[in-house]
Amino acid sequence: MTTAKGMATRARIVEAAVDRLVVGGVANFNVDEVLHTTRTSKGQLFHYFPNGKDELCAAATERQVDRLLATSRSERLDNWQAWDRWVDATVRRHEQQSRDDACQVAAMAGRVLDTEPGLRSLVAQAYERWAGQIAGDLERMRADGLLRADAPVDDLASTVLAVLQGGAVIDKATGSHDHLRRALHQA
Amino acid sequence: MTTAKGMATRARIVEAAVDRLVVGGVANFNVDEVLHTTRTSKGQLFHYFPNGKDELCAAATERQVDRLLATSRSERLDNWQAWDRWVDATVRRHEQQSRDDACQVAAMAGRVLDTEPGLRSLVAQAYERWAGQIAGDLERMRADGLLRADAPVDDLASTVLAVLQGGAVIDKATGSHDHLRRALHQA
DNA sequence: TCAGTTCTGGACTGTCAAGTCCAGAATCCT
DNA sequence: AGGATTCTGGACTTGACAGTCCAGAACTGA
Repeated sequence: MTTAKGMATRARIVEAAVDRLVVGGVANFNVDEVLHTTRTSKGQLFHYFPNGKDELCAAATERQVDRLLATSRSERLDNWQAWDRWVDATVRRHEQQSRDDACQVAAMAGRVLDTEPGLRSLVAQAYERWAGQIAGDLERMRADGLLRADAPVDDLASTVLAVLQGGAVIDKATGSHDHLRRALHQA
Repeated sequence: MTTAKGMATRARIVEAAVDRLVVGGVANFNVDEVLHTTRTSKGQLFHYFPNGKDELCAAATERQVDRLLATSRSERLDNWQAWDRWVDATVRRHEQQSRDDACQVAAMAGRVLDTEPGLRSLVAQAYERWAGQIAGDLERMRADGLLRADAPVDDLASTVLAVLQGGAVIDKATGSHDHLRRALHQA
């Protein structure tokens, strides 16, 4: 049984945890920092998350996955113009945030995957759903005759996703990689 | 001035460090463990690496990058049969090592990138060289007429690399993803 | 051989972060 | 109002791990 105030506090903590998690991953994630930025205390942390750090991380990951899927669902990539726009936007976003975690899913994935298997399945689920979305869009394009009738929609979706993730990783080490995504268009 | 014995000890430490680093990344990397598995002591670590952990990590990363580039250079992917074989081998390798770090570069990258910018540039260099190798192979294929004359070799190389990296990340969360690489072949 | 150098072991210190505990404030319910 | 419940703050304990220090063993070269 928790009051409205309690819920709010809990939410504040989770929110701050997501931020820290996206930036530094589980490894560089420290509870005190979250507590400090939210101006809460140890007591509260363990009040809302009896299992401490682990439980908080799980909650934060879940929250983040939900958030990401919600935003990615907002775009409909069912025609070439939309794709072009999306590619441009993505590349631009990557350029802006330059070194720092252009793709948040990739960021999460790379960092979370080393730890709890529980979190791992959350991330897996996110990928599957995302791939499903893309495949759905491509399916529609095929129905509209924008794609060859024998186009392997699922494979293409996987490829898009992989390029996106891989590109994010490589970007992080190198510089800009527009060509990565341009190469996709020939599929 | 170091003796042969000293060199050997140093090498042993670096070698063990690479193993730990590949498995757990800088974050989960702990010096005592390396010392224990190599049956060496604090004294030796700081004898050979006056700057401690950081210096050891740098040395280990460098070592690993060298190793990886050396092995990847051994394969010549300049015809479709070779590609097919390579894809099969890669997928099989991923399946075997299943959850555990199929692609070691990806593993390194994901984990090392969060830390020292010095290490980052090492990884970047590894990527660039690798991409260069692939592009070279493709170039040869184009010259042999196996690829269309107007094929954007560099873009393709980047794509292959990105798919490989992204696939590794996604694999780690999910299951097998053969189609990823198969989709590549249509380029 | 033996003085000088390099190598090795391990006890010790300092720091940082996770988790515990409990007293007191705020809030809820009747 | 007032007892029960929930929320909050922060001191304290514990543990892990990086890094220090130095004594003594092993090796080198003359």
